[in-house]
Amino acid sequence: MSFSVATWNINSVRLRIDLVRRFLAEARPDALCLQETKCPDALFPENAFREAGYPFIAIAGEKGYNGVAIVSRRPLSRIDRHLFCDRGDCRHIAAEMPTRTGPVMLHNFYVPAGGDEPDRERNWKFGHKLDFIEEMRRQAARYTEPGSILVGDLNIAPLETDVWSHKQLLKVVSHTPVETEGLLRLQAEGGWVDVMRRFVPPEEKLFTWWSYRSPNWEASDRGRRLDHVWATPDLGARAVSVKVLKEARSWERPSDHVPVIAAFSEE
DNA sequence: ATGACGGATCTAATCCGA
Repeated sequence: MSFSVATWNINSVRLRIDLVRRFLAEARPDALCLQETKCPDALFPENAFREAGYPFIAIAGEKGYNGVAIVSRRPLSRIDRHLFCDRGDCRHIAAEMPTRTGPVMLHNFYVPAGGDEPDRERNWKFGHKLDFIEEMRRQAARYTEPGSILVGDLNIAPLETDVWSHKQLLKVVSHTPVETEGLLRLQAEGGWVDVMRRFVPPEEKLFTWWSYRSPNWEASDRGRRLDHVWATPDLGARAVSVKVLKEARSWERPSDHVPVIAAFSEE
């Protein structure tokens, strides 16, 4: 017996609700964490999720931008939102889900993209991103109680093999040293297990995002690993599989991110 | 060589993503 958790930056949950339906029908994760829903709570397509067998829903959405959601086949409790950088944008939601080995706390994050220029003096968005990561690190105690899973679009590709060209991306937002070092520090200090890298060794390239701007994205394969699944050590030791659903990037009118599904033993 | 695209919005031109 195992339970599974998926994460997917959907880039508009309403526009792509049919893709979400397809994914849920095929992958059947116990919980799906969505980012960039771009949907106010009152307009969230709850019926579609209920019909798909995901009646337990936690949402934090706003009009046009950002937005996170957790939909689940299992009851959700202790639903909680944390605000970052004294802003009201919707970039975090948490909920507890039961498993046979005890409750699991899911934290779903959408870290700011950070804009174009990797310089906080000239680009406030980059400063916002660094401050967000720093606030996650400072508040680690809120996320790292045993039985926790942290997923989401962290918008940073920390390892050299998390991008198509380490050298060419060192000055590109998402892979600059100040970002990758910040994220790895947060990961190390929190004692997090990088669950994806337990199954795909760090020597191998691994991506979850391919730009819309590349017409031949599959052939050129200039991707990045921006989406992550982390677990506290107790759950990290229970991880049994990870799948990056690359084929979803070829679906009709796709998101530029693909789903990641992680399964954990609950024996 | 990142941006050649794509989404949302005060439906038209602009902001945003990464």
